[in-house]
This record gives sequence, C-alpha cells and structure tokens, in this order.
Amino acid sequence: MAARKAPAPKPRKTPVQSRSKATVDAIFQATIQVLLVQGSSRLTTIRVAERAGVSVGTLYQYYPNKQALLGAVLEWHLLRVVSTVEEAARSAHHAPLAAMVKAVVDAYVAAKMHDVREAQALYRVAGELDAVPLIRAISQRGHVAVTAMLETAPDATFDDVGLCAYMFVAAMAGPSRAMLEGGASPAMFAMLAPQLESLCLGYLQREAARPT
Amino acid sequence: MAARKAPAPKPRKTPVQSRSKATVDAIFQATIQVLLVQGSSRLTTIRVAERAGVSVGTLYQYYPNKQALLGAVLEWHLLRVVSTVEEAARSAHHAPLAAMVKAVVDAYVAAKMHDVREAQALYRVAGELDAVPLIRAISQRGHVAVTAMLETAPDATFDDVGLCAYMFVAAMAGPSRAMLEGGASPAMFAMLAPQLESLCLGYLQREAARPT
Amino acid sequence: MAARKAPAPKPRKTPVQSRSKATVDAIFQATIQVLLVQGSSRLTTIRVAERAGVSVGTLYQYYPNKQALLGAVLEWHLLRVVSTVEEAARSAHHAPLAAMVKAVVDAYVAAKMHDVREAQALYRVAGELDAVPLIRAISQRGHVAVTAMLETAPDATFDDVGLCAYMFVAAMAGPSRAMLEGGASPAMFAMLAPQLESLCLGYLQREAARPT
Amino acid sequence: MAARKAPAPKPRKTPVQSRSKATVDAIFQATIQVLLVQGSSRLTTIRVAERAGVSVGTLYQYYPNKQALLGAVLEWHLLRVVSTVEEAARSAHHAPLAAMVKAVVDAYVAAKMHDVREAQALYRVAGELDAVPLIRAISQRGHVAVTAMLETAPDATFDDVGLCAYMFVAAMAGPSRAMLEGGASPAMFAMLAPQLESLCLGYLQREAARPT
DNA sequence: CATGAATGAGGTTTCATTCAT
DNA sequence: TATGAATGAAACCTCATTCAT
Repeated sequence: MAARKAPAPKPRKTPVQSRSKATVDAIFQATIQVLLVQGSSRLTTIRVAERAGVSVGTLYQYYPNKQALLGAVLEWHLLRVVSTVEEAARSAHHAPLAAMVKAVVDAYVAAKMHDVREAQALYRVAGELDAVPLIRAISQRGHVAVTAMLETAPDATFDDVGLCAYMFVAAMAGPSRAMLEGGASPAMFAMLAPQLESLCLGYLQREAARPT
Repeated sequence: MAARKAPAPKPRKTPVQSRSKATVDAIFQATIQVLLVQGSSRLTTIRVAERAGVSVGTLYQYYPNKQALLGAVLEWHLLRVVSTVEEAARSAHHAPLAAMVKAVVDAYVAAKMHDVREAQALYRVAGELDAVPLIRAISQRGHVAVTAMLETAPDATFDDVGLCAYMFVAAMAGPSRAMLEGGASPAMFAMLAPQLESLCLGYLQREAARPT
Repeated sequence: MAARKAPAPKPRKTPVQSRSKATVDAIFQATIQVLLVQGSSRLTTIRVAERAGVSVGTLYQYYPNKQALLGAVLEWHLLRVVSTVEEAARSAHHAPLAAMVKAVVDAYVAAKMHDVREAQALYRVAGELDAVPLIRAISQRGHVAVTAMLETAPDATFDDVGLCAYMFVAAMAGPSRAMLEGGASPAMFAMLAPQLESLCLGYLQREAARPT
Repeated sequence: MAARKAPAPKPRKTPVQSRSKATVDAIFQATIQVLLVQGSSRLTTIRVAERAGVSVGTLYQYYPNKQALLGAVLEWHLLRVVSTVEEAARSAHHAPLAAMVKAVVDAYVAAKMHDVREAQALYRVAGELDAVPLIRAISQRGHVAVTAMLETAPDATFDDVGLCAYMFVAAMAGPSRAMLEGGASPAMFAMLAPQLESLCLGYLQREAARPT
C-alpha cells in the first residue's frame, strides 16, 4: 500500500506575479470547496479549476498533478490544527495538570470542529496519497509540544513523558472521529470537550501516580 | 456528502445454494485482497472478479453495482469486530471494572490488529459509500453490549452509562488508528493494549467517582 | 534517446473468440489507414478506434497503450519485407552473382514499393518507439539470408561475406528512401530497380575481385 | 500526407540586430538540445524557450509557430551538410573517378557522423512538416554539384550523369542510416567510409563502362 | 519589446456496467 | 446461468498559442 505510491510532489511554481498569488489561493480554496460540496469521489481537477474560475491548464501550472494539490491542502490543514495545539501547550506550561489538559483539549476540539467536514474529507483523501510521512512529521510536532508542556507540570511527574504525550494526543482523536463519522447530534458534540478532558485527565493522573 | 448518495443497495441474490455461497465468499476475499495489494484506487470490479476466479458478469449477478459490493464487505468486517467486542463484554458481566476494561480492550485490540491493514483500507472505501447509517448501527450494538456490561459492575456506578460506554469504545480507536496510520514500531504496538487499559480505566474510574 | 523509452509492450490479450479476431484485425488495419490518410501527427487512439468501428475501450483491451499498437504494426510491416527478401535469397542459391542481385533487388523493391506511403509513415512512427531492437532483430534475418545466398555464388567469393551482405541490403535502402522522401516522379521510380541492381552488383563484383 | 499541410511559414523577423542574432542562435541550439535530450515527443515550445534562456513570447516573436521553427532548424542542418558536399565536389573537379568518390564520401561521412544523433532526430521531425520541398531543393544542390564534378572526370563518361549523381548521393545514405538506426559498433563505423567508396565507385565504374 | 500566466481543445487511458453468446 | 468483449463517459494531463502587464 505504500510501495505503489510515489512521494507527493510539491507545487511546481512559486508565484512571482501578484496575479499568480490570487490564482493559487483560488485553486486552494476551490479544492476544499469541491471536497466539501461534492465529496471526495467527485473531486476532479476540472471541477476544481471550474470552481476556482480558472482553466485546467492553469491548475497544472501550479500543481504538477492531482496528488500534489491534495497533499498541499492536507498539509495546510494539519498545520493549522497542530499549531493551535502547540500554542495551547506553550501557554499552559507550569499550569496544574488539569489546566494543561483543559487547554489542549479545548484547542484541539476548537481546531478540529471548526471545519468538521473539511477534516473528514481530508482524512479520506489522505488515504489515496502517501500521506504517512506528512502525518507523522506533523504529529511529531504536536507530541514534542505536549511533551514539553507535561514536563513542566508542578503536580505530576511521568515515567515516560513521551509515551504519555503520544497517548494524550492520540486519545483525543478517537471520540472526535467517532462523532464525525457516526454523525453525532449537537447534544453529543457539546459533550465532546468535557468528556475528552475527563478521558485524558483520568489517564494522565493514573500514569503520574504509577510507581516507577 | 450524504445528500448525493443513493442508499447502498443490498445483494440482489441470497446465497441459498452452496455454489453461490462459495462464490460470494470468493468475491469477499478477493475484494479485500485487491484492496490490500493494489490499493483503493485500483479496486475495480474486473480485478475483483479475476482474483475471485469468476467473470465480471457473475459478480454483477450477486451485487447490482460496486457500491453494494463494498457495502457488503464493510458490513461483514464491522460485524466481525463488533461481535468480538460483544462477546468480550458479555463474558465480563459482574466482573470488577478493571477486569471489564481489560477484557474489552484485549478483545478490541486483538480484533483490530488482526487485520490491521484490512481495517484501514475498508475505512477508506467507507468514505465513498454512504456508510454512516451502517457504521452507526453496528457501533450501536457495541455500545449496547458495553453499556449492559458496565451496568453490572460491582465496584462502580455511572451517571450516564450510555455516554461512558460510547466514550470507552470510541477512545480505543484513537491510539489504535494513530499507530496504524503513523506506522508505529513493534515496540509501540506492544504497549498499545496496556496503555489503552490505562486510558479507559482512568476515564471510567473518574466518571464513576463523580458526584451525581 | 533510448533511455527515455520503455520497451514497447506487447498485445495484452490473445483473441479466443472469433469476434475478437475480427476486432484486432479491424484495429490493425485502421491504424495503417489512419496513418496513411491522416498522417502520423493525427494518428490518435480515438481516430483509430473510430475507423475500426469500435470504441476506444475495445482498442485498449487488445493493446495496453498506443506504443504497443504502433509496435505491432511496425513489426508486421518489417516482417513482410524481410520474409520477401528471405524467400528471394533462398530461391537464388547457387545462381550467378548477377542473378542473385537481381532476385533480391526485385523482391526488395516490390515489397517496399508495394505500400510506399505505408513504409514511409511507419518509419516516422518508429522514431517515437524504442524500435531499435525490433529493427535490428529483423534486419538480422535479412542479413543472414543474404549471407547464406552469397556463400553459394559459383562466380564469386568474398573476404567478409557478412559485411558484404550487410552493405548489399543497406545500400538498397538509400535510393529507395531518397525517392520516397523526395517525392520522385514515376519515371524515376521506374529506374529504381535496375539502378539498384547496378549499384549492388558493381559493389559485390569489386569486393569479389579484391585480393585477400 | 502532403495535402493536409500548409506551406511551412518563414521566420517573421530577420535578425538585423546583433541581439536578435544571438537570440536566434540560442533558439536553434536549444531546439536541437531538447530534441536530443528529451526526444521529439517532448519537444515543446516552452521547453525550447527555457533552454534558450528566453520566454515563449520571445520565441514567437521570431517564429510564428512551431512548424516554422522546426523548418528553419531543419533547413539550417541540411544546408550545413550539403555545403560540405558541394565543397568536396568542387575541390575534386578533374580528378580521377576514384579520387572524386573518395572526396565526396569522406566529406559526407564526416558531416553526417559529426552530428549523428542530430541528423537522426531532425529527420524524425521532418516528417511532421511538409519538408518535402525543402529536402528536394537542398538535395538538388548536392546533385548539381556532384553532376558538375562527374562531368569533369578524365577517366569516365556517363550516359545520364544526373541519374548517376543522384544514385551516388542517395546510395551513401543507405548504409549510413542503417548503422545509425541499428546502433552499429565502432568497428562497423570504422568501415563505413571505405565500404561506401567501394559501393559508389563500383557503381560509377559500371555505369561509365556501359555502352551508350 | 519581453514576459510568462492563462487558455482550452484534445490526447491517452481507465472502468463500471451491459448483453449477445 | 456464466462469460467476457464491448461500450463510452469521464478522468488526468499536455501544449501551442495569446495577450495583459
């Protein structure tokens, strides 16, 4: 499943003229729009170009192929989520464990839920790409930030901070995706953040309490 | 994403004859094989038929179209996972909370990790279908089983057992998928089950301790 | 110029049904027709399919891509020419040198001029293919046949029969192509065969007369 | 193949300024480079312009379209070859037949083999153009020069000098191309010139000896 | 004049589905 | 009933050419 896929190529041209800048932006936004409105199976280069108000040829001036385009959009999305988490983690340094968890969970939920369907759709297309390296690299940033934060907790010390940070971040994804994929009700969504806090805090407190 | 899709058609023929049964099985296995070996974008009806050792025509005798086939395969996979969880839950009735969690987590991890890549690939194609109702229905069975189990816990009572069961089941998926998608090391995989236990037990104990 | 090119793939399906046989034949003939009527730059798979009276899809059932199709047509043409030469050479064993030359030249000119424009067009497309191995292999057959013939000449012996055979065959191509490419008049074409005889016979007699 | 094609347009601007001259030269060289490095099917105007260090727009200032460019490059190449032959022919006036042949063959082989692959590639693109008139016109110059030379031969007279000159020049192309297209060994290439001499001299001597 | 972004027709190829055998 | 050849819409991508800057 990995061997078949070529590494996702990068944009082929850096926009030097201002006209270009507007065009790439339009293509970028159009990709997300088509993904949301039409679904991943109807996401074609022609439709993206049409929605962006440019011709297919123009699209291919900036992205050498469909994969490159999708890769760029996915990266942009992941970066947005991870930077939100990074910032939250940084702001919670030296806070009590419960406050740390609340800060990170709130940031994560806010970022993820902000564009609920966008996230959904992007995870779908990620499968067609060889997105593993990208996802891994960006996740790494989240783990590093959360690890650094946990190490400053005044009321908890961990045997394996890295592992705890990994589980912390990964745990948030489970119920989030479950609600997205299962089409949960607004009432359920309202409970997501507090429940995630409970989930992660319960875990971290257990791990902090463990005998070395 | 949902409005566009017609409800997934059902198999058009119930396998009453043993020959039919064998054919359907072959098609099932072939679908998964092609998905794993060639990837979702190369999953074509002709390739499935070839791998199953039948003709395309025959395939279309059993499934009116590609969606119906994928839906059936996905359902078959989900049922296998959920029934494992159901059985584990049933067998842990009246056990202490920690034992319950261990039973369910072990069953879940065993079932999920058994066909690691199969699960991955199927979730991918699930996006192309209108699989939400199916996923919701089958998840529901898992929640019901876990809810029933939790209600018999001798050492814990929950304010909202249904919600706790939901979070419990959903939480397991987060780190599991994270490891699959991120291509974790064997060492990491070895820690999955105990860590999931800690995660879920920490959560459930917190929730059980809460004041009503 | 060689490294860029993948080896021309072979037909992908052997026609087992009689309907298939007719289809491949039609596609084959259509390719030549389009090449002649429209020219090599207008030779598209769609046009070939249309002319063959089938759909593009059908064309691709028999040839995995355009190159494979062109390769097959080129091979067929070359085989026709070389087998004509082979037969002529075989029939002239033990004849006097002049008769040998006349036999081979006449056969060559007849085969080449038979489909003048076809030969032209095919040499053009050959450049887009990696046709070198094919051309070399088939030329080899011609050289072998002519070498064998020359060795039986009662009135001439050669220092290096292989080289002489090579030059003999290659020499015929020069004026032939010149007339084709230069668009010679019918009067010129009429002189081709006798002139080629003179050319080749002059050469071979010189080489036979040389001191070892 | 001829009726479809409009007469190849001429360059739209004569290089009077030195900057223009340099640009035209750069475009010429770039065309040949792209042809050799990327192949005729990847010979695009943008690639030529890039390699020449100018913009497409500039390229179109000098040549109204791609055909005009290719025509100009082909003409430039052919002129170089033919002028070599002309010079050799002129220098061999009044020499014995054997010396004439040697002079012309050596010049031809030197010119052709000098840019072996260039010649090959150009003949390929020539097919896409309506290059027949051009090729004929330039060949004509070669024939005229050789005819003039042959008429001064002190040791031979020909019934139809024009025809003999035509065959002489055309004959050289056969083995030359055969070696290029067949990818002959260096040993074979070393024998090309002497063998061509033998071929052409044999022919011319036969023709000179013929009874009127 | 030079530039290079934009165009869009057209080329190659794939694949779900049908239907004559 | 099973077969697999045939279909053709539709996907991806390229490239000669134009024209606003």
